[in-house]
Amino acid sequence: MNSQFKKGVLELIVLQIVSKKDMYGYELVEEVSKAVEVNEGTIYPILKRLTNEHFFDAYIQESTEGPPRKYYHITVMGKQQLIALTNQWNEFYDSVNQFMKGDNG
Amino acid sequence: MNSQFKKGVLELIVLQIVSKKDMYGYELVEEVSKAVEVNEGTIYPILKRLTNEHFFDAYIQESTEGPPRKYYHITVMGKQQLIALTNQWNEFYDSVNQFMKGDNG
DNA sequence: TTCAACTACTTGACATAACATAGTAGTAGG
DNA sequence: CCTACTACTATGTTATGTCAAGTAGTTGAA
Repeated sequence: MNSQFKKGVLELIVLQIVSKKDMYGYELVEEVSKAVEVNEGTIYPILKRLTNEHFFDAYIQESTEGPPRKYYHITVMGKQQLIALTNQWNEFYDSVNQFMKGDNG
Repeated sequence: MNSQFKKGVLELIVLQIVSKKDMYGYELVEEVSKAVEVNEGTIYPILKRLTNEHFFDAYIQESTEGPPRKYYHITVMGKQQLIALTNQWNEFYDSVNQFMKGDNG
């Protein structure tokens, strides 16, 4: 898997997943990894960034299976960001596809 | 346009375009820019990289409209790389799409 | 004849984001 | 008590795109 392709897209994926359901970091790592190889050192910084930018807010919840979990919840701003990023991603993909299909020139 | 999305993908686009027809840098900047905003400082380093990795070879040709042009031609290795990268890109897109459509979980 | 505009390539400082690795800590079970 | 699993944090490295500036050849008009 070309790790460059992931740049910016993991943020979109995380926004998308959390928009459906509050999630904690470790859970997200496993969820994303189902389709896109990714490690903790990548996901946690994304969560911190999205929280700093007020796209998520976070709350701690005790767990019976280990240390407390930090759950992330999408904000109104986060939902707007998800829509904006999704549109950008779709536009980008369409542009790339023009070249791949040879529609250009 | 989210500039992070472009990471790695511009290389694929450049490979694809040059695979159709020998091109010089300035021409590529204009060609790519039709669909994906990009500047010289991005394209020229990609051309240098792809040439160093033997995916392109380059030759100089005089121009009547300005300074000499450095044309790039795709090699056999370059064609293989184009196929490999294209497959990776398609797989990546499919994975991302699973999340976007909510197929996952 | 010189100056601007366009063509064409190069370079270097900077920003961003993913990766690798390691460290800290809580819980459970042998 | 030690290991495994869960869960989060921190740090240095690498790759690649952006911005800006510099060099240089050609053309055409003042």
